Amino acid sequence: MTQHAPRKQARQTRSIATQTAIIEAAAHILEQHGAAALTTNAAAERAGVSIGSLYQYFPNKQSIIASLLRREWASMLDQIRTVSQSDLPPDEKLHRLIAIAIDHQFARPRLALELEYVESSLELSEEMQHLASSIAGEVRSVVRSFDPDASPVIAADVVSICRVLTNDAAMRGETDTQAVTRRVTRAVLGFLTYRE
Amino acid sequence: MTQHAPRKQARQTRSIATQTAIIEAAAHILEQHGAAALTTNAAAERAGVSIGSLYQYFPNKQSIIASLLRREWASMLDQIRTVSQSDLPPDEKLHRLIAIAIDHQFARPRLALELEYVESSLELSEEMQHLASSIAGEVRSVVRSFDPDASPVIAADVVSICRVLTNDAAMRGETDTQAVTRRVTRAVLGFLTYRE
DNA sequence: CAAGAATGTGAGCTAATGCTCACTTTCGCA
DNA sequence: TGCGAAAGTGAGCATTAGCTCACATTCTTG
Repeated sequence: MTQHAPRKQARQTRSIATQTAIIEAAAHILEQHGAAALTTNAAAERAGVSIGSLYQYFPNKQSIIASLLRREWASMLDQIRTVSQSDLPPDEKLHRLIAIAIDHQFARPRLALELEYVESSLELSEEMQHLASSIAGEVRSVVRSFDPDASPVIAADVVSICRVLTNDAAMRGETDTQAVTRRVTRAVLGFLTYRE
Repeated sequence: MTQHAPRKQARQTRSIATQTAIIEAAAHILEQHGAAALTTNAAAERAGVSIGSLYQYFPNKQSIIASLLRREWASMLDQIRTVSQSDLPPDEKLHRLIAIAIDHQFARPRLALELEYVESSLELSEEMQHLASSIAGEVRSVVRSFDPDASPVIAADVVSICRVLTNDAAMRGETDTQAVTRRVTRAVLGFLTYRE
């Protein structure tokens, strides 16, 4: 039977490998050549697979990117939850959150950068929106534990501040994670503790 | 004579009007329909001009965007210089800089947003790089007048913080400029004055 | 007014890219 | 071992968008 929709489930290990190869190929292209170079044909070729196969696992290009994003977000949410649900003191929680963000960005800086760029041209599925708001919720709870008066907007601002500073550092080619951590911490704590 | 390169100079008022119309058309499309909708054909049509004419004034699509950016940056540099070269007290200078950034963003929020997005897929001409570094330089000088120990990176961070918070607010549809100004000020001053 | 310069036109070329589909190969199982 | 299902193939279609060029129109100047 000819399939017009992507196959629902990979049943043989072979097909799972193909799927993984395509996702990793997409990541590799983003990392090495940027968002403009990420075409479906390129991803298939890099994965060592035909375009036909690619479209058996992904209904369209967006869904490949979404898979990548889901992978990243899921891992972040996981780490953030661990911190958020711990009984560490609030300021230590904040520090850990910052560390998570920075580690994440510096693990594969270019990939993180391009992924963020590409994200804006993507309409998120319900599942992805749920993931995003879960992350936002956990961050909000950590920020609130630090400053009970903080509004949701403040928490969002903290995330944004964290993100740009880290992005900029990565883009500049900074490798001294310590220095970046110091600046981000200063920005976040400065923002949250500023009075008058 | 058929021109293969864009005409150097517009000599008749008619041609100047055409040029302006094209730039404003591009701005309008970015504002109303986003970066994806900004095609050269669309810009020409919206300007009430043929694509042929468009290509007599702009060698390629990038150059249209560059013109728009130059217009924005030049006006910003102008305002920033006025503040930077005044003899206001340092903290007042900082406040004015923040106000300039916010006013700029909120004058045409969507345009500013899309322009920033589109900017990343643009390699800047020498002239544009010069403009950018002039702006950076002025900001650095204001930040230094406020805190002589601030490194160039710190000044860049200030700009970035200012930018994201304002962007996010615009994207969220916030219209209360006062509230945004308050948060941005808090973030910037918090960052610059944070101790320990 | 003539003539050339300046300005304007738009059909259509080219290249890129997302994606389809008719078909082949490989796998697992009775 | 043979057969149906799963997995894989790739030429090529459809669309889109940047851009060209041979030509038409309008302006300006001596």
